[in-house]
Parts: sequence; structure tokens; C-alpha cells
Amino acid sequence: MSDAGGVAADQLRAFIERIERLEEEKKVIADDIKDVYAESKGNGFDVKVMRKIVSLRKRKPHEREEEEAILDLYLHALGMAGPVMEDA
Amino acid sequence: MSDAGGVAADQLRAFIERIERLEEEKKVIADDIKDVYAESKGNGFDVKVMRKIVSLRKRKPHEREEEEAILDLYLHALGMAGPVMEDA
Amino acid sequence: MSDAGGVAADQLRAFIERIERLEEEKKVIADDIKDVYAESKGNGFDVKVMRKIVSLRKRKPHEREEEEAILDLYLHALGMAGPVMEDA
Amino acid sequence: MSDAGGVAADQLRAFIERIERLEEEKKVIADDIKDVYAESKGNGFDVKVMRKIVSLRKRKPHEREEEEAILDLYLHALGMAGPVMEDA
DNA sequence: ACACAAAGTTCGCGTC
DNA sequence: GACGCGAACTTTGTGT
Repeated sequence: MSDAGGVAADQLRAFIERIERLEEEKKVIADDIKDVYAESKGNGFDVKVMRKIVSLRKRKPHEREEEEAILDLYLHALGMAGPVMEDA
Repeated sequence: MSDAGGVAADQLRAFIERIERLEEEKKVIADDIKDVYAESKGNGFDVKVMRKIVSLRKRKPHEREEEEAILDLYLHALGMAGPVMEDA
Repeated sequence: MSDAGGVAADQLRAFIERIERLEEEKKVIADDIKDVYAESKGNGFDVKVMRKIVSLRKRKPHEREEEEAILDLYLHALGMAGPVMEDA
Repeated sequence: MSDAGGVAADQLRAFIERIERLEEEKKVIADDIKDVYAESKGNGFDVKVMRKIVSLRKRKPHEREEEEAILDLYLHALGMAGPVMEDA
């Protein structure tokens, strides 16, 4: 029963089920997050603002990295300084 | 320090941190899912189709039928044959 | 001032500005499309289905058939009936 | 012929065609942009860097706005200052 | 019903 | 030359 129609059916089924299980877990977490927001709201906090804070704190790290890259980029772009165009 | 400006700052911080922890967990699961797809691909399966299967099994049959009904309605209104290809 | 650091700065600036102008035009078109969908909705049409129709007409028929073939293959391998519902 | 199957077929068709025309225009613009990037590359510029510059210049305006919002948000979140929780 | 945010899909680039 | 990675765009779902 493992090779129906030229595809490894059992293997495919196993992969699908692993994915579905993981997606369920993911959904549980997502629901937990919703619960925490709900609880926060119940305690008088502004959910919208909280979401914004969370996303801000998430972005901040790589925003810092980008900023350094940006500096270099503008040197390239406007002043053309630095080791540029090595593969032109 | 727990009541600055009339609101419970510590409590807010606790909520934020719970959420951030959950979001991290969620990301881990999401990455796991990506891994399974990658592994599937390594075993010769078509990832795009697998994603479609997963989403098909997720959707409630009734919902799917309804949507297709509207689609058919519009397609017929436009003079285009439906997805059934009855005279192909 | 056109050759700072060994590169043609003016030329680069010109390219950038051409791109930015084109991107603005693109955005205008995108907004127009949104407007048409909104107007359609105002006339009682289902926007989601309309989007589906547009994308269906965009796809090459051959491509669509091929994808569905693989999908059927997998669905049969999993023991699930295809989207044709022949015994519904 | 304007009311086949309960939907205003002609009107629907008109909307669809307007959208498709606009999408074609959009695609033309997108291709133009690709061309400019290609031409830039042909003149020795680093396309990746150019893309980054463009996106940077695009983000900058509303990034400034966000920054002000951020300041308020952190006042809310950490110090709880300002006119907060009006809908608690 | 609208707008914002998250997810999925696609395209271009760097690597092996 | 192909594969995997990453970013951009599109689409779907959720909250207001």
C-alpha cells in the first residue's frame, strides 16, 4: 500500500500529518496569544497599543542592523565613497 | 514603581512578555513546518501541491462548495465554462 | 561633480529617479484597481470571487491542468477523492 | 443579455475588463522598472544596493511619523505618561 | 464594512 | 546551471 499511483503514499501521508499536527500546535499558540490580549483588555489595557509595542520591539533589532547598512549605502549612492563596484 | 500614571506598569510588562514568549514559540513551530516541507521536497514531493492539500483539508467542505457555487455563477454570467470542463 | 569616487554619481541619481517615478505610476495604477474593486463591491459583486476570476483568466490553461493533475495524483495516493466529486 | 443567472453579466464583464486593463498597465510599468535596473546594471551599478536605496527613500517619510508615535507609545508602555486609556 | 496585520506565493540574487 | 535564501507583492483573516 506504499506506492499507489507512483507516489509513496504512506510517506506523503506521514508528512501531511506531521504538518497538520504542527499547524494545530501553532494555532493553539495563536489562540493563547489572543487570550493574553483579551486578559490584558480585561485589565484595562489598550490592546491596539499593546500590539504596536510588541511589533515595535520585534522590529527594533534588525532595524539597527539595517541602519548600519544604510550608512554605507548612502556613501555608495550619493558620495560614492568606499570599496565599491568590485564586480562591475 | 508599579503604578505610574494610574496604570499598572508591571502588569503591562508581564503581559507583553508573556505575549513575546508565545510569539517565539509560534515562530519555532512555523520553522518546524518549513523544515517538514523542505524534507518532503527532499523526498521528491511537490511542496506547492502539498500546501494545497493541507489547506483543502483545513477548509470546511460546505464553505468550499459555497464559494465554488458563486464562482460558477459568475463564470457562467461571463460565458466562461466552469472548472468542471464537462465538454473538454 | 559627476564622478565622485570613480563612479558616475549623476547617472546613478538619474536611474534612481527614473525608478522612483515609475514606482509612483505603478502605485497610481494599483490604487485605481482598488477603486474598481470598491466600485464593483458597491454594485453588489463579490470581490473575492472577482479576484479569483481575474487570476484564473491570467493563468495559462495548460499550467492549471498540470497542477490539478498532480493534485489529483496526491489526493488519490492519500485515498481522498478528487475535486470532481464523481460519486457525490 | 444583461442579467444571466441573476447577475448583471455586462456590468461584471465591464468591471473585470477594466481591472485586467489596469493590471496590464501595471505590468508594463513593472517591466519598465526591471528594464531600468537592467540598464543600471549594464552601466556598472549594483542593483541590489539600488533597490535598497529606493526602498529606503520610500520608507523615510512615514518612518519619521512612526518615530513620533513610538515615543508616545513607550511613554504609555513604560512610564504610563500622557492621556492614556481613555476607553478602558 | 473597513483597515490593519499575518500568511502564502513569487521573483531575484548568491552560492555550490 | 540548479538550489536555497531572502525580499517584494499579493492575498487572507482579524479586530475595530
